[in-house]
Amino acid sequence: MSLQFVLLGMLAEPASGYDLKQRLEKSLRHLWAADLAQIYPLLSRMEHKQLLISHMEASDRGPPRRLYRRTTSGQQALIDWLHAGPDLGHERLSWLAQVFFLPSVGHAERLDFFRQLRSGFQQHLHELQGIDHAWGEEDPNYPDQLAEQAFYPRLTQRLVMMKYQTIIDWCGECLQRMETRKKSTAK
Amino acid sequence: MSLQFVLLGMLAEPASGYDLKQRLEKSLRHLWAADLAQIYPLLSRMEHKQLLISHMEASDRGPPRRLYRRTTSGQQALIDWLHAGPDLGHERLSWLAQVFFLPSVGHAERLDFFRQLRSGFQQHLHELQGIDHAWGEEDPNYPDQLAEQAFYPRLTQRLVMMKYQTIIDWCGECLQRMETRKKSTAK
DNA sequence: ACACGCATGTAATCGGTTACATGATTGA
DNA sequence: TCAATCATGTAACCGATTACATGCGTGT
Repeated sequence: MSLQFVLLGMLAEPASGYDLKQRLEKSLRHLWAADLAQIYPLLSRMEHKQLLISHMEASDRGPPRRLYRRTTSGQQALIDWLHAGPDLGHERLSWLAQVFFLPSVGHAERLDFFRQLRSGFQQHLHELQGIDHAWGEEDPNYPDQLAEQAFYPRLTQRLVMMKYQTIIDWCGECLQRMETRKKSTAK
Repeated sequence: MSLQFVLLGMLAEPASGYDLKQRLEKSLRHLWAADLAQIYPLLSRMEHKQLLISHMEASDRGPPRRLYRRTTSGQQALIDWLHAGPDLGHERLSWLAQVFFLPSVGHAERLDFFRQLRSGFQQHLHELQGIDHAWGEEDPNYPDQLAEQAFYPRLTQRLVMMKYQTIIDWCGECLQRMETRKKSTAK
């Protein structure tokens, strides 16, 4: 149900489904993924519920675009969602479930598993650090004197980076503990 | 698709759907949630695919139980899943998306939002710390000399705790930054 | 002529949630 | 007798993914 609110949130400016997809890719990629095949029907259902209204507009390059904007009731729905407080829920991380059952494979494969995991998250982290650094170069007010519309996205970005770092640290810790265990059984 | 592998992983010992649900609640609750209404049909589909076989057995208390056990091909499917390496994928955290759009509500509501978030995760963390502590009391080998079947679950538990702590720290940081900003605009 | 980016959609399927239906056994 | 726990399932629905279908406009 949350994609609905994400779209409402991004519709501060009128936009087409295609636009929204691109904004998702740019600013929320590590936060909320969505495919066009999910976005288009959802936008049309939201218009039905009168959270949005649309009109067609010619494009300067390409076929005509359907531009959506929020209605007042759409704006209200967004505010209600935020007023309702944090929407917690179960996380499901396949790779963490895999760790749970890792004793089913050999020792070398287990070490490999953690090394792959760590390098995957290191790559993600570097990418995000690059974006963050670029933001800092662009804007002398970065980060604490940013306008609010840029400040809160930056906070989310920061948490994602912190979580990746936590996972990387944990992988290192796991590898170390596993090696220590290996040595002590060898004795 | 991962619930399938979680069930395969938990079927080291034969078990009924009801058993599996209870094991999930006990050991993986913060890691993988699943409802009986999802488990029962999935088990039956897995038997169709010959990953499992079942037989009915009388229960000492209650109606008869359908006990499942892994087939060799089920065992192999589990191992293949682990050999394939970490199964990463997009996380979708509604509450983090909410932070992104927090400028749509007033300052007081934003502070409230972070306080609610922090106290929610503090509660989760305390719960997990309690479990961890109880494990330590029970077993003198805890944590590093544990048997493997207990050691890896413990590693997953530890990551979840570390992540909760990261979120709690971040909430504190956000609250501080927000207050600093508020002061500097008041000047 | 062809590839690429722009642009909108539908259909099939899968994974997960909520609600409903049924019934046995045990202990207060 | 009544509630709680044990135990298995179905049906309806929602959210997300994958694959498919269509067609405009621009630059090579």
